[in-house]
Formats: sequence, structure tokens, C-alpha cells
Amino acid sequence: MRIGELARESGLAVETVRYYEKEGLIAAPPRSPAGYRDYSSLTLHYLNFIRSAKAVGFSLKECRDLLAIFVSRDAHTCAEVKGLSEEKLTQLEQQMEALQRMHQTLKAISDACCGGDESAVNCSILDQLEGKKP
Amino acid sequence: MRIGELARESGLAVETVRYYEKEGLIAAPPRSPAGYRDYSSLTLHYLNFIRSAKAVGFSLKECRDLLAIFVSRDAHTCAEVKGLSEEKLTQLEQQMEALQRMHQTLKAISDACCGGDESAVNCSILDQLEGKKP
DNA sequence: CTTGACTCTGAAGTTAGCTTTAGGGTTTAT
DNA sequence: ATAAACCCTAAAGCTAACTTCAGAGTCAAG
Ligand SMILES: [Zn+2]
Ligand SMILES: [Zn+2]
Ligand SMILES: [Zn+2]
Ligand SMILES: [Zn+2]
Repeated sequence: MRIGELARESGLAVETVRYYEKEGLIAAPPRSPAGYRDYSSLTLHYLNFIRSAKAVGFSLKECRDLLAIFVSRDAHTCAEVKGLSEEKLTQLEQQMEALQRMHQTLKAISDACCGGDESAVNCSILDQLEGKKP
Repeated sequence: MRIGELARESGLAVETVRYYEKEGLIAAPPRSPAGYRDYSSLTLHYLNFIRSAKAVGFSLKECRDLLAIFVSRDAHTCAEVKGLSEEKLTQLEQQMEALQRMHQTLKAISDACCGGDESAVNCSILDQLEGKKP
């Protein structure tokens, strides 16, 4: 199949598919006489794999590593795959905690403000951001 | 004070301070005869403000807007400031939810894998990422 | 046979928030 | 007086993951 169909099937943009090839995520496919990329359905599986991996937080680099495992599964172990998953889970947790801290801080600051139509001259939010003690 | 001291006091890098000036977050200060930037302590307050705002998730652009309010507080209202805060709180919540969804999905996938030293030929993580039904 | 949809390449542009580089003056301490 | 530490500029580079552009060739339908 040509790149347009592959893109449609995988839900990616055509340019993204070419980009993934350039970045070494998928192999360069054979070409038609006119120079068009000619993909097998295997590539669709790879793109779906990438899309799923991205959807749970893996970067393209990490997707490339995971995909390398995927294409030669017998040379790798469950331990290795699960290790990468758990590493990513830890990263996600850390990111959530960082956001949580920001949210808590901002919520406390925000809640202290009256939110009224009066002038912000004495707004506690601005004071807090400046570093003034409450 | 010169830029080095200002940077030390604010906890920012010297280049960052110049960058903020270029981006319009802080005004260009007067210069010494030798051409050195000569800051008043007011700028330190502004930089602290920016650092705090960034720490709770505001982008530099948003910091610039907040700072504009900060420097002319009497022309703005608490409602306006609190509105921006609450908008940001909502964004933070959405980001946390997105991470939460990723985490839940990946955790479910990861938990199903034995994690053993056996070959990954039948690894359920890889199967799930490929899109196979379990 | 022509029109519109599709494909190709390589390079450059995008966003955010800096950091680095290159090359050159100034201040301060010893 | 000299060396370390500081300051200046403009421009380029960095990361991530694409997207856009310019210009040109190919395919399918009517
Ligand atoms: Zn108020
Ligand atoms: Zn207020
Ligand atoms: Zn297993
Ligand atoms: Zn497994």
C-alpha cells in the first residue's frame, strides 16, 4: 500500500510517516517504479505500536527502542519490557506529583483572593507571587 | 545593581535575565557609562514575581501578562487576577488527568506481564501495544 | 486529455525557554 | 599592572515532534 493509505489506516499524517522513517522508527520500504513508497501491512502494525506507546507516554526515542524489542521479541525478555514500563510509570508519577505541587500551591494562593470587582491594589494573589508574606 | 548581582539575588542565570528583557518581561534598564545594565531593586521584585508565577505553571507569556497587571495593579481587579489563576488551575487539572489516564492504561498493561526472564515472544505488554485483544 | 488527488525531495519553520558561541571591552583585587 | 571576574552584542544552537514549503513528477477518473 502507498503512504496515503497507510497514513489513513494508522491515523497519522503522511508527513509524520515519512518523518518516522527519517528518524529510524520504521524501515525505508521498497519503492514502486515511479518512486512511491510501497508498504506491507507489517508497517501498519508497527505504526499502531508506536501510536499506542506514545499514547501511554513514551517518547519517540523510547518508541524506537520498544519497537526494536518488538521486532525481535525472541531476543528479549519480559523482564526487560516490564522494566521499561515500570520506569515510565515512575516518570508519569513524578510528573503528576510535580503538577500536584503546583496545583496545591496555586490553589492556596488563589483561594485567599476575594475575586471581587475591586481594584487589585491589595490583591493577595499578586502579593503572594511577589513573595510577600501573607 | 549590575546584572550579575541581580541574577544571584533572583536565582536566575545572567543570560536568562537578558533573555527576559529581550522577550519584554522586564524593561530595559538604564546603562552605566561603560554600557552596563544598572538595575533598581524593583526589577528584583519583578523577577521574583516571574519565578513564582513560573513555579505554579504559568508560561513566560502568561507571566508577562500577569506582570503587566502587577505593575499597574490599580487598573485591574481581583476578579481579573483570580480568573487567570483559576484558568491555570483548570489547565493543571487537565494535565494531571491526561497523565492519570496514561498511567492507568500503562499500569493495567504492565501488571499483566509476568516480568520474568523468559523470552518476550508472548509478552502481553508488546501484544497490547500492538493492539491485540488480550 | 485534462483535472484533481497523490507522491517525491530537502530544507526550513514552528513552539518554549533557554544556553552557547565568538569576540571584545571593564572593573576590581592583589 | 596584570589577572580574574565581570559585562556587552548578535546570532546560532538546543530539544521534541512535527509541519510547511517549493517545485516537480505520477496516477485515476470522466
Ligand atoms: Zn480582593
Ligand atoms: Zn485578589
Ligand atoms: Zn512473561
Ligand atoms: Zn511480558
